[in-house]
Amino acid sequence: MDTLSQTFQALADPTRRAILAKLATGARTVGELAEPFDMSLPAVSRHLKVLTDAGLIERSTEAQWRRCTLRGEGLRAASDWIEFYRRFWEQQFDRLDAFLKRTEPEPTVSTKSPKGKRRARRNA
Amino acid sequence: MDTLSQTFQALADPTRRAILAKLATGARTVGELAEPFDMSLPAVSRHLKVLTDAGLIERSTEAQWRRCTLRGEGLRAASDWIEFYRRFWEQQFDRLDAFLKRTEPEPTVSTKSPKGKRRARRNA
DNA sequence: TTTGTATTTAACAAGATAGTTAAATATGGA
DNA sequence: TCCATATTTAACTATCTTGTTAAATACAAA
Repeated sequence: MDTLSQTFQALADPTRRAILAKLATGARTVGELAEPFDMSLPAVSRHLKVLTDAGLIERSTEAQWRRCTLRGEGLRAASDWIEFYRRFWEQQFDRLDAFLKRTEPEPTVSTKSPKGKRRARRNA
Repeated sequence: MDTLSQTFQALADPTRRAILAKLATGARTVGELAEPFDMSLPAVSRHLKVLTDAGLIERSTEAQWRRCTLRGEGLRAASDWIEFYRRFWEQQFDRLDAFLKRTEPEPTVSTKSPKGKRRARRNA
């Protein structure tokens, strides 16, 4: 699977996002991460594997514990991808905005138009 | 499924991302969108359903065609989520940066340290 | 109303996902 | 060495995903 798909796939699960949220406050062991969930340890362990494979967390061994750390860099590609579209839709709003300003320069509502469909009006 | 999971899930497929990419250049009919893919029309139709359910595209009917439009607003929540972590990891870099500046104030490489592990050094 | 084009729905199969419990592995300490 | 703790792997199951083909639906035009 390509990297981007893998990242988005990893993020498409609330348990995994909760794990990342927890890790944003500092490194944690598997047991600590599993504690709040109503789910077996092996299940959490596999979620951690998914996150590791996606490059979103790193794990280091300390005695019998595996310490998990958030690896923000793993979000880079996904962030870039989504930002491209964010720009796109903001641009759309700008265009719409400009269009509405051109089309309806006066904020006064015209009631004269005979028959035709109602003109778009801004909500915000 | 929660909204965020649904959005990320929708983005976790290269075909669907390609469809969004195409739509970023303008509205398209189902047939137009399906054309470049080596995949049956029903398959594409279902991808479009996933994107629609996730609020990432809108569809309007024009004669026998269904026109699809990108709906950037649907990415808002996902974008916000990911941006939070982007800030987090950039902050981490800042901290690392500050740490390295404190630890190694002189850019001169010290070759005197006896034995100890090599000190971290910046790459960028 | 018949026909052709555009698209969706139904029914199905293969493979992925996410959970379970039980067993295996790794490490520290008595 | 033997035991307790931490975590992963194995084996299994239920459900979801994604693709296929065939049939159904929607609309325009002849």
